[in-house]
Amino acid sequence: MDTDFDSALHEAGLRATAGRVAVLEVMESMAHTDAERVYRAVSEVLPTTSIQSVHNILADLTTAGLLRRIEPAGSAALYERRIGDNHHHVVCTRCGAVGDVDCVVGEAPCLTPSSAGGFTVQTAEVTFWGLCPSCQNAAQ
Amino acid sequence: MDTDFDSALHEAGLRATAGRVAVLEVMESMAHTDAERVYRAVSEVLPTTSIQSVHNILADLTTAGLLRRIEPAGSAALYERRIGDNHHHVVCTRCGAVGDVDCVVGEAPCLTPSSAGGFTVQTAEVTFWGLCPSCQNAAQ
DNA sequence: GCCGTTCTTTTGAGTAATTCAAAAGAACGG
DNA sequence: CCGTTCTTTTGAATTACTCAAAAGAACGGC
Repeated sequence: MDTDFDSALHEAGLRATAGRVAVLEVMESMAHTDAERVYRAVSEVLPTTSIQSVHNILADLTTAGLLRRIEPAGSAALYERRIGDNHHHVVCTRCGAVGDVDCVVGEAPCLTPSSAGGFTVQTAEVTFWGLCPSCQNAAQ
Repeated sequence: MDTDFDSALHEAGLRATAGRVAVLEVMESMAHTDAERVYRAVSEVLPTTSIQSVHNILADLTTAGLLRRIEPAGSAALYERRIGDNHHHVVCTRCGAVGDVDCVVGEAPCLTPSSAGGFTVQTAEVTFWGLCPSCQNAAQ
């Protein structure tokens, strides 16, 4: 079953190593995870790995386009497997939980700045801030 | 001339200390600066200060609503004096330069997620990524 | 104007997340 | 199967920031 990941890695120009396959595997079942949690999950199947290797692998997979990296204010960097669509995120201001937002109403035109001071804009990133369901309950 | 800042601080429930006034002063002439640059500017007028104090002051002024803090991915936290409007930012992917974006075309409706997975959304933050004028030149 | 309470800053240490670098080890094309 | 090249390991370093205790400054009341 590693073959899927092997070929994905090869197509991205990367060698199919045990560490990379293991990271891709655990990312299948985790959304918006930081390096530490990936490291703990990978350690169970590949005990010789280190947190530095995981950082290295996550960086390689991100630049190869196999993962996406987000950095919400106040959190460590988070990685997600869902790529290719430019979806957005909701972050809980209380606990830091992250959810996906498929799209914003109005879509593309919204993401055009009215004036960007001479910058050429390539992408737009939207982060919504609010309370996740369980923090809504905790706050009554 | 400190009186403006003094009363602003008092109205925010903070004491008007030399450090806080100096930070507000230098922030007038700097947009999107990190703690280190604020520290260097404040040091010239208040040599006894420390980077920790500057961090502390910036945090106090931010929670008091006198400054706004942004954390673009890949940069240290940046502070800006422009508050009260919810404007957005353009960040240069090459050099990290930051510009203000007054508003996005389409405005309010754009900033409503189509579905937020049970999160209650309070604010939306938009970050545009692209190249600043001088990096456009550097890349020809 | 002085005083005491309370808020701030200073000083120094500590932390988290990440990066860097050199040497050992694994992939893969030939 | 072998050698080159890419990866991981190991260990140290860095950046940006937070924490905490003691010294110092603001400001309201007298």
